[in-house]
Amino acid sequence: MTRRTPVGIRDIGDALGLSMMSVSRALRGVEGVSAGTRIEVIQAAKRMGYRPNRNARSLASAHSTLIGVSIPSLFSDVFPEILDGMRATFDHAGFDTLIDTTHYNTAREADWAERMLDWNAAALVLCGVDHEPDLRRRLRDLRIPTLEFWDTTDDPIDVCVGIDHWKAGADLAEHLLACGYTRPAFIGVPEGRDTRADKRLAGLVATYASAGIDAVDVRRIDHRATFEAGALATESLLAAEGPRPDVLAYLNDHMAFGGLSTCMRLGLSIPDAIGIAGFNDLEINKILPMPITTIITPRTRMGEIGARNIIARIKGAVVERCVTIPTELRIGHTTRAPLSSGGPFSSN
Amino acid sequence: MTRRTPVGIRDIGDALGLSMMSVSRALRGVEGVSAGTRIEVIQAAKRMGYRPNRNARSLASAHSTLIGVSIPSLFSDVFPEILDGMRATFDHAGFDTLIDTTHYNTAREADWAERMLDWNAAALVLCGVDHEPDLRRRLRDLRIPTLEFWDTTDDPIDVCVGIDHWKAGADLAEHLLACGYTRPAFIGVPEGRDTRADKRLAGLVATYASAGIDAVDVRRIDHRATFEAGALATESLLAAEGPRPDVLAYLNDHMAFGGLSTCMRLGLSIPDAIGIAGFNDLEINKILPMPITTIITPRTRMGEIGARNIIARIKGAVVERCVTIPTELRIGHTTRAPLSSGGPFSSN
DNA sequence: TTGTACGCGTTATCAT
DNA sequence: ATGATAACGCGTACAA
Repeated sequence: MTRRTPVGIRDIGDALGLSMMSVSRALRGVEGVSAGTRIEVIQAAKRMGYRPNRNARSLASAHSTLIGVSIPSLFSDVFPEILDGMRATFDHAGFDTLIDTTHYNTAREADWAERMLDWNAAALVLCGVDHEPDLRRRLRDLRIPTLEFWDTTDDPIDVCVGIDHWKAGADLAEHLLACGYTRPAFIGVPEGRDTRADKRLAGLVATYASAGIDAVDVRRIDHRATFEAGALATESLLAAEGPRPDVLAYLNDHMAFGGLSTCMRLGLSIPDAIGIAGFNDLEINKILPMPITTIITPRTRMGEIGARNIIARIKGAVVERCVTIPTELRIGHTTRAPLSSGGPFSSN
Repeated sequence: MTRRTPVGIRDIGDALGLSMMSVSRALRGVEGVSAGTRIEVIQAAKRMGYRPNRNARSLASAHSTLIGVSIPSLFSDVFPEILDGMRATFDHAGFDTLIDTTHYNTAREADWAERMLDWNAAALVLCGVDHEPDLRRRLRDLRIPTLEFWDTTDDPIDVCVGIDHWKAGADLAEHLLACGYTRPAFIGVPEGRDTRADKRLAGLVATYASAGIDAVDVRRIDHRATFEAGALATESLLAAEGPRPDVLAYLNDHMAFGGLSTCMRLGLSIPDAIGIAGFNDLEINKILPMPITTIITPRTRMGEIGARNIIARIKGAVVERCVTIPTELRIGHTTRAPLSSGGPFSSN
């Protein structure tokens, strides 16, 4: 087998009449070499085209610069944005990103995590806080730095950064109630697939329930959460028997836009006959003639904070175990103007 | 330092009274062990919770199961789809994906590629065929399996799979000419950033030129190729002095939808007063009330074919050096009906 | 500040 | 079919 590392630390040492250790120290930037030899070594390394063998490093030191990042899917705008926020920080700090897409399958996630451990990964980044119990235990026992992101919990595996999905759902419900919508529907994917969306739904249901409204029409479509999924689910919902919902809350803005298109095509008056709400405030919402009422989620910032914290953990620093970033309601044109908090007789 | 691999090949051998080599052979599934010992070893490995140390493996064998994949950006629908197509195949074959996002910076790409070599990567996957000359040379010299995707060339570093962007631009121009549009504009990002888009523009310009039309109004916006970028660029274009273009060709469907929104907001009649064309046939196009005329690109399939071929290369097989996948024009409602090929007097 | 001895966990090579 | 020995390239621990 032809080696791809023709020049190693030994060669530099030989060329300079130094021991391998001096070279190693100089190259890694650690204490224990005079400034002079360090410069000499670095120059020689450059001249000779030295490249470190990362596998050998990792084997010898039981450390590595590999960080494994697992996300459910690359098709969603939200995970790419979070990932991008992380990667900028990882790159800067010299870490490489080993990626996985789980497609919302926790067993696959667990298998992949083991592979990452086989690589001696410096840290693991997982989406959400719902994982295989075995994986949770194992990562804890191993004490490997682990970041859970997007969701939050009081008891993360190690550290976490995310938003409160239940509260986001509740906040949205509050707004819809204030707008006078009394027959809500939620359109999402099958239960258990996207547990964060399930939590938002739970927050919405609870809030409506505490206002005396127990009927939330839940529609689930077995499809990626796309524009098309939103359109299809909405068609089926509107074609169904029984009382029509007066407001449709979607799993995300893309599904919401699909639903919006369907409603407009059917000639439904928005937001009067029917309201529409999304989630995430995705980029498309900037250019829609009728911006969708949604919840703004801080995705890039979440990635940056998460990356910063997990790197601190790798270096052994103590960091805040759990960071919950607030979300914000964005009122668009797809929901009616809220009734004034002064009551229905206000002139607002 | 606490080791994360409490049980190694040696331990299994000790437990079974076998040498490390027999264990290694059994576990790797190579020849040289009796069926009986193999089963015994595999069971013992499972029972004892053996996990291979991948760095040690890679160091000893000068092979690894790491594949480095570099893409310009995660925000685009097209790269995630290609990547997803690849990953499915990689996963299945037992390869791990080390990812990079270049943000269209070839120098960063080259640096990252070196790091991948430091990891002893089994293969490199790069976007497009325009790279730092040094990187090209080096990968060739090293004979490391390399896949270039999305674009094509007669002379790839190693193997490539992609589409002919120049021809795609030309095909679109043919259609727009057939529709009777004579004052085309192209809306994209700064020249050199997205070299594939530059090639499509070149194909469009050449085709219009061969029809005697030399004026193509090119607008570039320094922004990610998003809905918003399309909207902003279109606003500025339509506000400009001089004759207004009668058809707008965009870098992709997202920018096109942004432009479409702007045109509709300004009350322009589409497709008569002004035509709109995109690129890629992205998912959003399925649900638009007015589907955008675009070019369908085979993204998932490209990823799968590319992954299959690069794995074959890793295994030493000979594969087609260059696969060019055809694209297809999708005629939407944002361009006028083409004049019949029979000429202007036809009753078509 | 510099150097020596050894180990990291596995695979290649050559023997039996 | 199985085993002994020697790398793989580097870092840790300790000595000088």
